[in-house]
Amino acid sequence: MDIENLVKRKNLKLTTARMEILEKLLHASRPLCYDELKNGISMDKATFYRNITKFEDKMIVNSFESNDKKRYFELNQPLHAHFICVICDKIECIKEPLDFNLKGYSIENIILKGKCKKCNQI
Amino acid sequence: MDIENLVKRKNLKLTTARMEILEKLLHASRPLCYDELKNGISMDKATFYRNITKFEDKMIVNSFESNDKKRYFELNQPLHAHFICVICDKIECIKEPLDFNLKGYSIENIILKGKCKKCNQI
DNA sequence: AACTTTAATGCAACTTAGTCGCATTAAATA
DNA sequence: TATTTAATGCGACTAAGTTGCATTAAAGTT
Ligand SMILES: [Mn+2]
Ligand SMILES: [Mn+2]
Ligand SMILES: [Zn+2]
Ligand SMILES: [Zn+2]
Repeated sequence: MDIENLVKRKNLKLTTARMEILEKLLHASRPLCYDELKNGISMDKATFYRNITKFEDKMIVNSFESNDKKRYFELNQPLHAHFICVICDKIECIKEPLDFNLKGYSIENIILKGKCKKCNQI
Repeated sequence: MDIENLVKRKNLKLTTARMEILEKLLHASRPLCYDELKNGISMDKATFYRNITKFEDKMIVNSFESNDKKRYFELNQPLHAHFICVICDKIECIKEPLDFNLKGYSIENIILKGKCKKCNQI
């Protein structure tokens, strides 16, 4: 995936701040929050949130809130659920397709909370 | 359901603050946040949150976070999903049983976000 | 390459849901 | 009624996220 085109196609200026955020998200295997993303990137907190909000508006990124009251971000992908463990707070992307047949609704985000495989068998 | 017994069975003191919170939740048809619950009840914010946390520990109440970054509370009930509309912010309890077979996980909370029936057809 | 326009940035101040310490009060038990 | 212990109110605090504003940098134009 080409970050440069991703940004320009949406009529956003290509800044180093934006490159840094998207580069990190591209190489992540799970959603990340500001605290995790800020390490090694240089921009101000306000800049980060303004950019991430713009990414969400332009459908480049999506997010959800976790147990710790922080927002977690990932590059937009086909809809899949996120599992948040109430014991160890780990966040997992769930690959298995879960189909809810809720007629009339359109679903954009699925969050499941509970005990993950590891914590469940303790 | 008898609130008095609900509280005493969990070895909690029966205070008017606790009665008021639980009475309101008992008569609600959807989860409520502090702002909604505080109307007509007299206790301090700190007291409210300390009580609601205790109720959660004792499995009398469960909660989740909505779009507006507030926690929403309801009396503990058989597991069911909550749908949060990203357009109108309405929160609905989903009656339809959604069964997905995520082996190994135990699921305690299901949150779906998207467009509700009404907002979806606009 | 310099010039212009416009959007992006940094900084500091702010907002707000929720938390905490501590002195006071009320519930349970004897 | 007296004693114990948990619950309450109050004010100060925390921390994620937001906003206003002056400055800077990206993209387009000459
Ligand atoms: Mn994911
Ligand atoms: Mn419900
Ligand atoms: Zn876990
Ligand atoms: Zn709606």
